[in-house]
Amino acid sequence: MDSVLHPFSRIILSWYSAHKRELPWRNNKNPYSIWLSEIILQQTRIEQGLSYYLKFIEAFPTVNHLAAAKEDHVMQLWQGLGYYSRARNLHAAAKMVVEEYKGRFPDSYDDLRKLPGVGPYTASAISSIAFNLRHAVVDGNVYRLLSRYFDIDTPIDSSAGIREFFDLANELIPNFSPGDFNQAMMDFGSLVCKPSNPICIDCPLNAGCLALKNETIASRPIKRGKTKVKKRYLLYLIVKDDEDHTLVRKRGDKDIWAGLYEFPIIEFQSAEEWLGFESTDKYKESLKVFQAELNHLSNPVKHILSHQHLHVLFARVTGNTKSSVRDYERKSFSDLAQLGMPRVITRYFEQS
DNA sequence: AATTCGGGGGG
DNA sequence: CCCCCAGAATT
Repeated sequence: MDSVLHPFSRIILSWYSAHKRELPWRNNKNPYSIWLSEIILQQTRIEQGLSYYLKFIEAFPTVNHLAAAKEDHVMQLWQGLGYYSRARNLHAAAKMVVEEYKGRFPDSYDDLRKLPGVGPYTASAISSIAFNLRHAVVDGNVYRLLSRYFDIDTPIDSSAGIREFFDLANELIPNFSPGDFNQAMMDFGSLVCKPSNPICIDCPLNAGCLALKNETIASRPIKRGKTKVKKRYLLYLIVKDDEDHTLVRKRGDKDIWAGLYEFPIIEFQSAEEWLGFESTDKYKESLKVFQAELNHLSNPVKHILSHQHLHVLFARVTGNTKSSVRDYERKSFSDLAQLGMPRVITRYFEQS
């Protein structure tokens, strides 16, 4: 059916059979574990996601376990991994698989695509690896590998580029073992055709690599990019009462850290206002609300996100948590470990 | 078509 | 300091 296998595809598959990495989700073709690994690995290195995968498989061996879990439990296990909408979508998708597909994963690209958090990449990965369907994945590795081998200068973050690389990958993918081909592309991109210092000298594709021939390796792939970063100035009030309890609140959907818990927070509009917080009305008002007084102030902390640079102060205040404040939950400090909290907060406690 | 969503690692 | 990472959803 598919005419001749492109030399590129033949070499990639051959390389993979000799060099594929042993990874826990490659032990079987269970769509649940494939799906879980793919969600965790979105924009995430394998070394960073691996321990999370193992935690989740242990806590939730099947999609039924995951669907039955409390959202706070899912968020707590996801704590520290970032892009927290993945965790909420993961949970929602598990419920959908249980309720709409009776606990059996959908086995077509289109139905997989309907699951929250499953986009073109993830639907291709699951359908090819678990169900042997011919859908090519196009992730960062594939963009880099194809843009170099074929020396393509179309920006990968343009709609023309997305289309071009999608079409190319779907021409190259064989009818047999499409899942192996997809994983081969990614392993090869991460181990050989690396972003910096690719191993061209020993690369089995070097004879046909056009970017190597044209000396454009270092400038492939082309990206328009440019992310502008916003600075934000924050103060957390860590209230502590005479029974060692505190107040936390679950963050809403419209901002960073959706679904995570945090202490009462005050945001300032400038560095000056932030550093002089003690004379601001919003700070004084908050002290009144929590019937609190300042006990200890942390050093300023800088916390870097992709699109925001956060400047954070932690104020330990002694106050009253019993007269319940709207939207806040009263917790003992030892119970905070059960909640997912932003890394900047957990790190503060680790270091103090 | 652009922006926004984390956190860590490498050069 | 920059870029990148098994991308997706929203605006």
